[in-house]
Amino acid sequence: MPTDDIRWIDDRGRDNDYNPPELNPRGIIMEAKCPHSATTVNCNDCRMSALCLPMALQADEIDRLNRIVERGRPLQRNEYIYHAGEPFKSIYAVRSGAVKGFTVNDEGVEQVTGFYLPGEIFGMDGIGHPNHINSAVALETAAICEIPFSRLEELSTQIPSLQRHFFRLMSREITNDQQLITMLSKNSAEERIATLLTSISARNARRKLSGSRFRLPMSRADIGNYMGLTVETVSRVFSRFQKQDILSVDKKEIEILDLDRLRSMANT
Amino acid sequence: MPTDDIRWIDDRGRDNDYNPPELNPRGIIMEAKCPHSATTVNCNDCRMSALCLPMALQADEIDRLNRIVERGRPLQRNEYIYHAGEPFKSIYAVRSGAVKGFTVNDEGVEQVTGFYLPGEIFGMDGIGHPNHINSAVALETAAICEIPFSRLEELSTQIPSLQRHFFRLMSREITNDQQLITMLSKNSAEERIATLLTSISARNARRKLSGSRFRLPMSRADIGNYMGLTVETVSRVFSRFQKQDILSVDKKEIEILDLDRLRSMANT
DNA sequence: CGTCAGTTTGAGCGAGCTCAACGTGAGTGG
DNA sequence: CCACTCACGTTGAGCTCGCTCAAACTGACG
Repeated sequence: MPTDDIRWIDDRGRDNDYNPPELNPRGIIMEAKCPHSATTVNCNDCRMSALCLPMALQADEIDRLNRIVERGRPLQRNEYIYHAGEPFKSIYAVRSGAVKGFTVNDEGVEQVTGFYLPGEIFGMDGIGHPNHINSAVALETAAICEIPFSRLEELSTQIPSLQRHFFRLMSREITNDQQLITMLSKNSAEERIATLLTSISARNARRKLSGSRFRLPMSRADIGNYMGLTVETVSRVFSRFQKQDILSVDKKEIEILDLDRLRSMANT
Repeated sequence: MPTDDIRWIDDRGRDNDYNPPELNPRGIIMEAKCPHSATTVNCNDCRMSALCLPMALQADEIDRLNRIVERGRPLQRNEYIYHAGEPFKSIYAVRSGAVKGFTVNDEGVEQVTGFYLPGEIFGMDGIGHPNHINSAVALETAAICEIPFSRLEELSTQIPSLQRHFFRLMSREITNDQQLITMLSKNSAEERIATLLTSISARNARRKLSGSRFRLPMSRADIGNYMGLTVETVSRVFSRFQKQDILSVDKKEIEILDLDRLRSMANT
């Protein structure tokens, strides 16, 4: 089993020409290149097409997919994409920003089930059920593509490679979850954090962003929740990694100084 | 979210007429009713048809499914159904006995990913990959139906309800795994064991077997591995439950004396 | 300037782990 | 038939990692 095909590493990617959004001196995202723009984008010219559903498709098929995709306005931090209990209608793709998936149990305790970065698909939890099981919120300003599931299902029966790709996505979700299960039952706090960081690093690299310097879109609390740790433990592990010159941490800005060491801790 | 739709409780079930195998005085399973018999069974008269893939199908469709199902000889304890790394060709259904699914990581450490009882489908981990990610072994003498995936995929494009049912199965696998993840990151040893026992109880009840008296097909080590606990902790929890008159334990024979209490511990 | 959410750091505790010894029953070979 | 082995399970003693509780810090925002 390839060890780097773990939960958060989706090797759907091929090369693409994604570049970080350009900022003007005041840090405001410029209109023309805004990665959250809703109206100008379709699947054909989307920067994520090589990572997303279109990667399985031919030009004319992408066009058919494109016609069923709905693109809403950009979402702000903490806006919901869907709530648990809502009727399940669609699955979603992240075009920009970051999304957190989570469940809330009867006692109101939250469990983070995944973080989704650009080019990744989420919302598949609802497929087997009338309503969504999970909820999903934007962790930061985000552009999301909505793909009505019934129409995708229909299209799948017509485009076998889409059906196959979709089976593959769901299966990958299963094996990913199982690898998280392994981690939660066997790995130490340091191993868990190391695994999360190498994962995010690899996913960024796949989007042609830096794999060694990036901004974590989620809070320490979310990380801890996801990895089965308390906030305090997450914070302590970050501090320890910094003392050991593995990381340089400044709030959410992370620089990986020793990726090899991080990888070898993550490897289990 | 319905709290009893958890990992191991597959509510695929409708009523069926399953009864325990009849034993002659020496405990040898009688030929005519042997639940492991390979040759005499097809999907139409299989006792598990109401729990298994056929539940989504009409009579003529079951017939078409039946024609692609392969039934081998019964497997003995510890025999593999498939090994990790083998080419992925089929998914499987348990007709009788019990199966353990697990991964082995680079260091040779095993992680149990699931237990499968009669009427349940396994092997879906391989779908997105050329080779199997997990391995699967029989925990006791077991009869297994093999369903070649490429033919099932083909049949799915022709029978929409089968495609939908199959999506549903995979999605359920995802939400089930996510509930296990929640348990592993938040629940105590007692809560975990309570959850496992109520699950097996419910699954037995669905097969019209006793939900209060049953034999665990797996070892303490397997339970511990699956639940992220050591053997010693599992054993101690069983002892504690027995002292509290929640269970009566005799090796693998379990009698649940206070299902309500067990359920309330499992509820999280 | 105060407030508030998020983060960091310290001190102490406890659930579950490790290590070790012993018990039990099924299988095997003499 | 017994003696032996071996896998599996139980129980005890002590330790440790991560949790809990508490306090203080930081930066964003009104």
